[in-house]
Amino acid sequence: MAFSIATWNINSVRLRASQVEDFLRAHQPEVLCLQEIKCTNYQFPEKPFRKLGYDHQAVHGQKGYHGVAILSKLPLSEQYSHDYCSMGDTRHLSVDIGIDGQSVTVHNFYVPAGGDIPDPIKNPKFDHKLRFIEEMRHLGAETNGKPAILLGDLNIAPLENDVWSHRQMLRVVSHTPVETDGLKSVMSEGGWDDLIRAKIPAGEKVYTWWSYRAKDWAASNRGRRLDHIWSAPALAKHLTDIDILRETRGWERASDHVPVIARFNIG
DNA sequence: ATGACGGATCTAATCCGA
Repeated sequence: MAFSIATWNINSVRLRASQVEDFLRAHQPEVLCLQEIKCTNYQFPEKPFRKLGYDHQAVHGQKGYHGVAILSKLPLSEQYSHDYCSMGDTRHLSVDIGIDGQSVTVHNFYVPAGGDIPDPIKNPKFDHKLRFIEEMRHLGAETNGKPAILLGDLNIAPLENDVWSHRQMLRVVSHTPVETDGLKSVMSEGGWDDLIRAKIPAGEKVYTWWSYRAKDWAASNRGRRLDHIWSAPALAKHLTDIDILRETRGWERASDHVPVIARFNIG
């Protein structure tokens, strides 16, 4: 059975609902996880996605900022949100999905960006980010034989070739050693596989985000790999493809993040 | 300088993103 799941930081789902529709029509993932929907549950544009066959939707939003959502062609159950750091933020949403008779838990994350200064004493936002990833360590890739997928905007580029310049980014929030070590610990302690790097060798540059502030994002190409899809090894062994849709960054009024799709052939 | 844009908000200037 073919199964595909995508992640996309949409940076306002109301502003870019038509882009989401275009993406769903063209790529038809079974599941799309969105971050930074920037709206309340009531404001979420559910109808256009329903029309495209995404009848099953889980939305966890708030006014103006943050917010995560899961659109699915397959039924969803066990919808849950953990309030990381007890901040009342809408940064996590998990559901269970039946894939070929096997229940799989999907965790959709929007990890805090962490502000400008990479010092938890001087910068409370960086402290929040470090505490958030510390709290993610409890998540295992497999629970009582049930495999999981963890994806989303993790706002950390863990490897040297996940940024345009490792040397110049070492003191820049998203690529500081305390963050990259923290994320690697979440990955190893939880038993997660990095699906993007399962298909693209660590020696090759990969980005999923390009700043709005560059004059010409494509020409300067100073991106970062901030968006991730991880899974339990039991699922990772069925991974067939990773698609990173760089071209969407060139769309008119684009999000600064691009979609990432993981495709599996299960069973 | 990496680079100063782009979204939401009690529509104007402010907060936030990474």
